Amino acid sequence: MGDNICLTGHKKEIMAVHDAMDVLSGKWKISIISSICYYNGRRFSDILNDVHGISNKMLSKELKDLEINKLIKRTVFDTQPVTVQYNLTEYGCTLRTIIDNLAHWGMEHRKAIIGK
Amino acid sequence: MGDNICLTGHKKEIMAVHDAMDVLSGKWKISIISSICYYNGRRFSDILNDVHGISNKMLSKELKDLEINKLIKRTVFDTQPVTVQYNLTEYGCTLRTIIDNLAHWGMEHRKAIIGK
DNA sequence: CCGGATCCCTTGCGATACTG
DNA sequence: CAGTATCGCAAGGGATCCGG
Repeated sequence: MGDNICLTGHKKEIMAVHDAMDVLSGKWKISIISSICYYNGRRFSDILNDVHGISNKMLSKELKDLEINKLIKRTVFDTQPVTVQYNLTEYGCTLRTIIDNLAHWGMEHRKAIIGK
Repeated sequence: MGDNICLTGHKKEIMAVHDAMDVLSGKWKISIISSICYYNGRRFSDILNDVHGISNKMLSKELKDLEINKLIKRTVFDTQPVTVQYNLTEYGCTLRTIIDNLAHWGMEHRKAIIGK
């Protein structure tokens, strides 16, 4: 019974995680964000290279999603041929901590896998 | 070529993020982990309730994946009927920071959405 | 260089029903 | 309660070609 009061409290956090994942889930989104984030602005073809295995179609679609959610912004430079740059918005930058943690965890994880 | 040295540095982090997502991606995994994490041990049907929208089939499958990756452990209690509890392994607990960050970001994100 | 359009196969995943 | 089995659609996502 005391328990249930506690339960209610946790639901809130679980839902919050769920909300976050609503925007971030998808096979590629977080990798894409990390590419843009670490390079502090990045072009389409560069991201295509950074994110191993992604197709241009998927990249195009995921970038659009992220733009709609105001996490990144798209800037077109009128060169010949056109170049396009993607940057994190201020809002997108608030993900930095999460990205860093994931990168850190990913490195440790890799060690754990190899070491075993 | 000078470029590439710089690139290499960032590639490492991007790959690390990718490695992390290898284990964590999927529509439900992170939500499941957060449920188990916040309750410090959780049963099948409880997770089914916590994670809004998941089906028993998917939950079963995702739990199996997480177990294979040593992030959670499964304990069967020989009651009538059987009860099963899922807990984070020590290794799984290293995700705590990430979960907390996501929960925090999710709450802010919700505010941002509603506020707009 | 950036990305849209099309084709087509594969997978995710929900619904439902069933077992120990 | 804690799953497994089967069905079947819809979405995911790769390959390729094309236009600005």
